[in-house]
Amino acid sequence: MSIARLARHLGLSEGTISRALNNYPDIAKKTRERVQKAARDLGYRPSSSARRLARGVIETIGFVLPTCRTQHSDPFLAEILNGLASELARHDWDLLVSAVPEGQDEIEVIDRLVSSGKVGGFVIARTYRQDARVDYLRQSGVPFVVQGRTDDPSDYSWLDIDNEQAFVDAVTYLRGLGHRKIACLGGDPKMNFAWQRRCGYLRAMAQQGGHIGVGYLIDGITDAVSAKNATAHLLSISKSDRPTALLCVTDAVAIGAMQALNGAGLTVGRDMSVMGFDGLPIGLAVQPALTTLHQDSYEIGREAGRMVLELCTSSATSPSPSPRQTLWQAKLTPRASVNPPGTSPAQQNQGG
Amino acid sequence: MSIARLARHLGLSEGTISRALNNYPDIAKKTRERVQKAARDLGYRPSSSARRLARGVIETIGFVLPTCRTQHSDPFLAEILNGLASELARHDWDLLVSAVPEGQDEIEVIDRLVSSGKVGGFVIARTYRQDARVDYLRQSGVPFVVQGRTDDPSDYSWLDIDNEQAFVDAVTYLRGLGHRKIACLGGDPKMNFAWQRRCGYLRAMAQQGGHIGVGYLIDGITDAVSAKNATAHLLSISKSDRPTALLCVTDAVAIGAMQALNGAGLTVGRDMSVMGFDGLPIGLAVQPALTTLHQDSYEIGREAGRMVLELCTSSATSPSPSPRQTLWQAKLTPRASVNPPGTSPAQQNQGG
DNA sequence: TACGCTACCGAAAGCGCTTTCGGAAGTCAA
DNA sequence: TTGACTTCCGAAAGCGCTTTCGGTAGCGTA
Repeated sequence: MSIARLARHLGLSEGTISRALNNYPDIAKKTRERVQKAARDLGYRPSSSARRLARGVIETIGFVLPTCRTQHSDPFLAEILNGLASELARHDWDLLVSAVPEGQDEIEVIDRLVSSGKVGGFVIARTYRQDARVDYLRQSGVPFVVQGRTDDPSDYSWLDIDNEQAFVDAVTYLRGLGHRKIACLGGDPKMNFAWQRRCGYLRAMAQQGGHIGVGYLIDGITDAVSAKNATAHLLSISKSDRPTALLCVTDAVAIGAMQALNGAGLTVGRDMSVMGFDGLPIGLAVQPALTTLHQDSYEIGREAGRMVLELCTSSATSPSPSPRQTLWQAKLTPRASVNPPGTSPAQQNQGG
Repeated sequence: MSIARLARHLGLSEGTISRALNNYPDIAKKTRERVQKAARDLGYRPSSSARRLARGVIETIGFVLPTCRTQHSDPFLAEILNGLASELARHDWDLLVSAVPEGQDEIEVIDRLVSSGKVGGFVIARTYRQDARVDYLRQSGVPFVVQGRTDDPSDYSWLDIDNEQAFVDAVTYLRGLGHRKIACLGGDPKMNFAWQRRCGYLRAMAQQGGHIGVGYLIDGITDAVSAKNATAHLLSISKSDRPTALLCVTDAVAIGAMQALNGAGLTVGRDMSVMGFDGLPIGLAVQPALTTLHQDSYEIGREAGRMVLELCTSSATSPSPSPRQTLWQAKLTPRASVNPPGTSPAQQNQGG
C-alpha cells in the first residue's frame, strides 16, 4: 500500500493525502477525515525510508551492546532497553541495537551507523573512566547520552547514579550499626561505576575514621565466582583482624561472597554482614535477603531516552545545545544480610 | 557527504560513483579504485534511507522486547541480542528493538513496524503455547523466526531447545544416581518452555516408574522468591514422603529453592539434590555449585539470525519458502548440587 | 577506411514520500 | 457586478540513492 494507490483510490492527489495525514491546516476537515479513515481501513502507513529521506530526518537512536559475550550477562540490559525503547516509541522514534562483531572495534560500528545515516543519536552504557566511544562521539557532533560518566564528564550529556555517595551512605549505614572493620570487594577499576564506588568507600572510611585493614580492599571482582574466591581469601585473615562487614560492588558479587561465607560455616548477617548494589530480584531470595543499594534500570533507560530526544530535537535548531547532566541517588534498601556486628539470631533484621 | 558531492569532487557522474562503489563490472578498474579511495578518505557512506528506498529493500529485523517491565529481567536477553545482532551485522542488516508502551498491545507494535516498512522480518522470543504474535505473523506473510515454539509449530520457522528431552534426561540422570522421589518446580504453564519441561518430567517419571508424590509438582514458579516459598512448603511434607531431589524449571528457581533449603538447615547436595536449567553464571558461585542443563544463548541468537536472514532472502524470490526448524539439545552439566540420595559430605560430587 | 565489438561512462527515470507554490473555486463587502 | 480574500487542492520539485539504457571512444579485424 503506497500513497499513490491511496490517492488514486480516493481520487485525490498524493500531496493532499500527505498533508491530510500530517494534519496540515489547509485541508478541508471533511477531506482530512475521509483520508484518515481510508488510511486506517486500508492499513496504510507511509514508508519510513521514503518519509525520512524526504524530510531529511533520522528519528533513530543507536545503542551498541556491551561486548561481554561470554561474560555474565548484564542483568539490567533488558530493563534499560525497555525503558529506552518505550520512551522513544512515545515519539515515534526507533531504537537500533548493534553488536560489535569479532575483529571490529566499537568505534567503527558507531561510525558506520552515524555516517550511513542510520542513527541520529546515541546512548551508550557501561562507561569506562577513559572511554574511546565518548571521545569519538564528542568530536563527531552526534547527539549522545552516556549512562554513567567518564573521568572528565564536563562537556557532554550523561545520566548517572551517584555511586560515590551511595557507597559513602553504605559505609555510614554500616558504621551506624556499629561496624568498624569494613571490607570492600571492588570491581574493575577501569569501569567508572566501580571506581566511583571504590572512591566512596575510601572517602567515607577516611572521613569517619574507619579502619581499612590489610587486604580489606580487593579490586577486580567482576562476578560471583571471583567474589567467592576473594571472600574465601578474606577469611584467611586472623579472626581478630577480620572485617565484620563486606561492602560489595554489585549484588552478583555480594551473592558470591555470601556463598563463600556459607561454605565456611559462617552465618551471613550475624558473623559477617554483606551489602550489595543494584537491587537484583534474586537478592530477595537469597538467605538471608540481601541488603543493597537499589537503582531502577527501567527509569534510567527512560530518562536516557528523554534526554537523547531532547538533545536531538534541540540540536536540529541550535548547533550544539548545552549538555544535560542528571545524577540520581541509589536507594539504600535494608534487608537481613546486614546487622550490627555480633548480632544473635533473635535480634536479626527481619527485612525482605 | 552525499553522492552528488563526491561525484562533483571526482568529476564523475553520480551513477558512476554508485556503480563503482557497488562493484559493477562495467566500471574501469582504475576508476573504481579511485572512487573507493575517495569515498574512504572522505568518509562517504550512502544514506541508508535513500539506498533502501531506491533498492526497495529493508534489511532490518525487528525484535520486540518481552513486556516484563517490573519482572525479573531476562538473563539471556543480552546474549541473545548480541548473537542476533552480530549475525545480522555480518550481512549489513540491522536490528530494530522495540518495546511495548503501556496501553498498547504487542500486535499493534509489530504491525506498525511491518506496515511502515521499518522491518522486513521478525524474531520473537519468550513464546507462549498459544501466542498471538505467532498467529499474527503467520497470516501476515512477514518472514519470522520464533525462539521457542507454540503448541502447533508445524508451519513456521523456529529454533528451540528440546526442553522436554532435557527434563527426561534430567530425571534419568537423577534416577541413575538412585533418586526415586523427585519433585519438580515448574514455571508458568502458559509459557511453552515451562510446559515442555513439565511434560518431560511427567513423561520420564511415568516411563521410568518414578513416584510422583502429592505436592511433588508445583506450577507457576517464575522467580527465586516464589521458588523459596514453594520449597518451604515442600518441606512440610513428612520426612518419609519428602522428595530427595528437586528439578527446577530455571536456575533462578533452583537458587531460590537452595536458599530455602539452607534456611531450613538442610544441606543441598546431601539432604536434597537440586537441579536447574539455563547455565547462568551465578550457578557456578552458589554453594554448592548448581547442576544444570545448559543452553548457549549467544549461539541461539546467532542461529536465529542466520535463519531469519535465510528466510528473508529466499522469500524475496519464492513467495513462501518452506519453514526451517531447528531443535538443539541442552547440555547436562553435573556440578555439586546433585548427588546420590543420602550422600555423606566426603562422597560428594566435586564438580564446578 | 569501414565495420563490428568491447569497455566505459553519462543521462535519466524512478523509489515513496514531503512541502512549496500557484491557482481555481467560493465568500464576502462594497 | 466587481474586487479582494479566503479556502482548498493539484502540480511539481526534490530528498539521495540505484539501475537501466544509450552512446561515445577506442580497439581489432577485414
